[in-house]
Amino acid sequence: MLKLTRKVEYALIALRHMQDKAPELVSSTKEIATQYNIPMEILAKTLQHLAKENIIEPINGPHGGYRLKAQLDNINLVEFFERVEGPLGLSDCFYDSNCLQIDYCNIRTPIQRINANMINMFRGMT
Amino acid sequence: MLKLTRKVEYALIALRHMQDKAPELVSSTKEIATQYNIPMEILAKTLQHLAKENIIEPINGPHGGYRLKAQLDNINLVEFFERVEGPLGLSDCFYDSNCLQIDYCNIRTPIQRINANMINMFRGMT
DNA sequence: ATTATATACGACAATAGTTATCGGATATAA
DNA sequence: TTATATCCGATAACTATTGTCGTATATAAT
Repeated sequence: MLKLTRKVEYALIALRHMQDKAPELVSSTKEIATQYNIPMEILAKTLQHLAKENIIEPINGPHGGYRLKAQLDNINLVEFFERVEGPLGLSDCFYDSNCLQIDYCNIRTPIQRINANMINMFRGMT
Repeated sequence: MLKLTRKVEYALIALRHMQDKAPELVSSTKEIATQYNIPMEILAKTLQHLAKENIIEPINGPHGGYRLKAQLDNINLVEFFERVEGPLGLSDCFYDSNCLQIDYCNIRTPIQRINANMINMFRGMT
């Protein structure tokens, strides 16, 4: 419960890796996958996704790879999580009301409060 | 990602339900299950678990059920989550170091910081 | 004693979400 | 032309969560 997915972890690893280089240098999927022991195909998809989100920039062809495009300091954790994994929330009922309990639920309001606190906290971190 | 499990939700619903009654009154599994549309067998297990954790007290036999045993205000959310679901953390690597990345991981420390913030936040809520 | 109603609990089945693999396409530097 | 890279849909495997079943035990009421 309350775990990050590997996809998010791989994305964070890759971004941090790029951030540790000079901004114009590129990092290939293979390079990152081998260095951090990540299955290459999965990392590839994750990076493609980050590219679509305009967080990194792809360079095709030999000696290609990716480099940072966005200023990472400007992306808070809520935004990042949602761009990688979709909507964020302790319960689905905040953005999708397909729940058997919803009509009688006695914990909706309290959980919403807890949820708001969590979101706020993540929003404060980049 | 970052969702509560149903088990936790069911537990919270049940506890809240009991809290809304006079403390000496009992609530049966069936009563709660029907009122909130929860599969009875699952709720039964959840309540048995809460009883083992000394959070509620079981009353056997006809007209039996459960009633609150612990003072809920004294149980913070971290404690509660862990008593229902086991160890809490954004990554497993904080309490179980079986991870392919662990030797080269470049995000362990930052995630640990984020994790600490989250835990602290939940610890402040009852 | 018997019956009805409740909890207790292990074993197992179904489901859903996550994680990983496969096959083939396109881009480009050398 | 070749080698190396990204791109991307389809699908398979895995895992954790969620739900079911069968049976045992406790106890109040009749």
